[in-house]
Amino acid sequence: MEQFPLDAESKVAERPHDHKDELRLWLRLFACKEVIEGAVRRRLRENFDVTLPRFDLMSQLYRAPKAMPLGELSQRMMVSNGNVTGLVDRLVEQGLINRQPSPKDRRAQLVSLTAEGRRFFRAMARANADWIADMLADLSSEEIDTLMRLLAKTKASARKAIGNGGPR
Amino acid sequence: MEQFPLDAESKVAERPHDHKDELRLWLRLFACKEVIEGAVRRRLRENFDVTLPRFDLMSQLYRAPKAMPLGELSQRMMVSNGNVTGLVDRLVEQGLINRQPSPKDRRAQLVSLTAEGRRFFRAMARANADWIADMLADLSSEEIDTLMRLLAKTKASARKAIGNGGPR
DNA sequence: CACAATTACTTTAAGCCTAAAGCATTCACA
DNA sequence: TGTGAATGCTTTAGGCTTAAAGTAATTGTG
Repeated sequence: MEQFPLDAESKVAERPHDHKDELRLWLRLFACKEVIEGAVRRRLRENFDVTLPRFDLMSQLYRAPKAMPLGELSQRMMVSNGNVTGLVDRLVEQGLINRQPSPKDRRAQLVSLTAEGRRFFRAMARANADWIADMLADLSSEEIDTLMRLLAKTKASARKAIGNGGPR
Repeated sequence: MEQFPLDAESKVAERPHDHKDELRLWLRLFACKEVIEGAVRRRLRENFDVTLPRFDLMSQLYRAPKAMPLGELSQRMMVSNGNVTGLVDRLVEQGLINRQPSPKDRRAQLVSLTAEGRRFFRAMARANADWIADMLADLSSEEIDTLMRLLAKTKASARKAIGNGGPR
């Protein structure tokens, strides 16, 4: 109960560097993400023989109106350029995406989904949405809203502390 | 505006498998974790020249009353045995942990922090708690409580859907 | 135009991670 | 007691990831 200043004072005095609650929140957030992500990875592998990074890459291409240079892909996925090079290599080899030289810039490569890649991605995305909805089924829509809001605030707080303005 | 049944009906009719809110929540949870984890990894590397998995392993040993067999370590860290073998190799090489044959079982290896490992871990843990508290500073304690509760519920819901009873 | 800086991408070295196979050792039990 | 199953760990093959260095093409500027 908030109305006793002495409580708050003694709390601070007793535990000047107590960050337990924040630490516990971080650990719980992490654990929560581990459970869901682990299930998603396993199911993508078992049902589609695909990894999460490849799914993520295909997802970026699926949502894009045009073929995309590798640099833009690595920015959107928030991973390094070298990482994308390897992922693209493997997806091309699987026949799920195309790699073509850019007509404008001889340094650049444009990538896009093949017809099979689009079909395949649609099936995976549908299944993925079902899995997630299933895993979050016990949350009411109010709880989902509250979580959305508080997680947005959490992310903003962290970004501010890190000195990272935003996604840009 | 919620009061027009026709809207809701047509919405459902048009998009019978709409899981957008759940999907958005999952993506936000993931993004939130990425921001915090990225900062933690970078700072561990810059300030202590240590990776998150090594920090995590040392953390398990620090909290344990006794030297621990590798199998228990891999269970607690929720990673594979082979993974722990490599991490232990590297930490032994750094002089941060000890590896000794188990007196009871000639198959088993017991690991524990060295004196230097304990000192080093304490310094890292203090810094880590400060970083986390700093990143979550804009959340009130009520918001932290709410998040703790809703994330617990989220994890429980996911576990139930996966068919994973709990941490045990 | 020349050429320095920048940009787009690839390569390399090192670490993390898993599943699956392999090697001892220990256990259970006939 | 002998032996097949289980256990504890390591090894292997393959994929993801990064930072840093390298290559080729483009751009900006004098």
